[in-house]
Amino acid sequence: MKISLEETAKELSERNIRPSIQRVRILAYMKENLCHPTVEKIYNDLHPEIPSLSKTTVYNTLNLFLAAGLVRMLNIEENEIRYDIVMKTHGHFKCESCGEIFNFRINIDDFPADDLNGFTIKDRDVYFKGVCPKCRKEKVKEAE
Amino acid sequence: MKISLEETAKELSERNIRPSIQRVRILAYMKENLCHPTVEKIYNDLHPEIPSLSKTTVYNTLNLFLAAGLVRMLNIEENEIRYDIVMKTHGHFKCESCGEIFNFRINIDDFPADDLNGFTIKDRDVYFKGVCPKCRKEKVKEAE
DNA sequence: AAACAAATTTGTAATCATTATAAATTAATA
DNA sequence: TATTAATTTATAATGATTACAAATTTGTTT
Ligand SMILES: [Mn+2]
Ligand SMILES: [Mn+2]
Ligand SMILES: [Zn+2]
Ligand SMILES: [Zn+2]
Repeated sequence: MKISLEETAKELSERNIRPSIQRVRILAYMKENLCHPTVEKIYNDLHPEIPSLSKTTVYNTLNLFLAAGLVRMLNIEENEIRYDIVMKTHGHFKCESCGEIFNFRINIDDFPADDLNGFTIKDRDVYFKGVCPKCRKEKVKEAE
Repeated sequence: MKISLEETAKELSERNIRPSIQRVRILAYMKENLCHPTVEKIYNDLHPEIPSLSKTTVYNTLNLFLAAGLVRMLNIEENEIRYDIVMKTHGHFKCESCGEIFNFRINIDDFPADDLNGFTIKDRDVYFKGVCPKCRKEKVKEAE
């Protein structure tokens, strides 16, 4: 899906974030790529379009978006952070075989967590790990 | 709580893991310290007792325990891994103010995740973040 | 027990994601 | 236009984790 850069710039302005070329393009990129990209992937994909782009800018911008509540951080990988622009609460499943990260609907807000009476809950993350259907089928084939 | 080293050694033997001094002490440490310690903390706490201990050994041993299903990995911090010897499914709450990580009971296995039909789920992690009751009270005081 | 082989531990170096820093560039203001 | 503030950029530093090979310990065979 192609996202309007003007719309995206306006969205940033409304949040009092100055809409620089880099910020607008990174935000638009996040809206077009819902695959939970890493900083590395964002940088590699945008670098051809914005030759001057620095990886530091991608880091800075993501941290800025994070503080502004525009993106959420996924700590599902051991070594690197992924980002998600879908802010509505949902779960993430990581396939240990192909590495893909799937979204799934889950009513985590309704969860009874009686042990947390008196706690202020700001973020809820649900991470599942295992094998996706496609990889499972391939494994069955291999076993034959 | 003081954990028997003989019992711990036997437990390792039963899993075909040779019970070296380092492994036994690290496993006993995990049973005595349910605070989700990092490699750094485990090393710092055990180093006085085992002067020859290397941090590499702590890393190797935790990875060994992980593969053997003796401990679980917590990815609740952005930069470093924590370990938990309590294998029964439960949630983790991290206080953004004091950094403490609390356990809470949650029936995650019963969760309806219809989007995951056909997926093989091996691990379920639930991470909540916010402010613990103690820190919340302190903040109220500060505001006065 | 001595000799040999395998497993484990250890110290050091390498890797790699992220952050710190300061100069360079761009945008806003006077 | 001159001045100032914000942003971007390149480079260096940080820090957790892993790779590696030598040293040590443990187990097995003569
Ligand atoms: Mn998502
Ligand atoms: Mn726990
Ligand atoms: Zn897969
Ligand atoms: Zn707290």
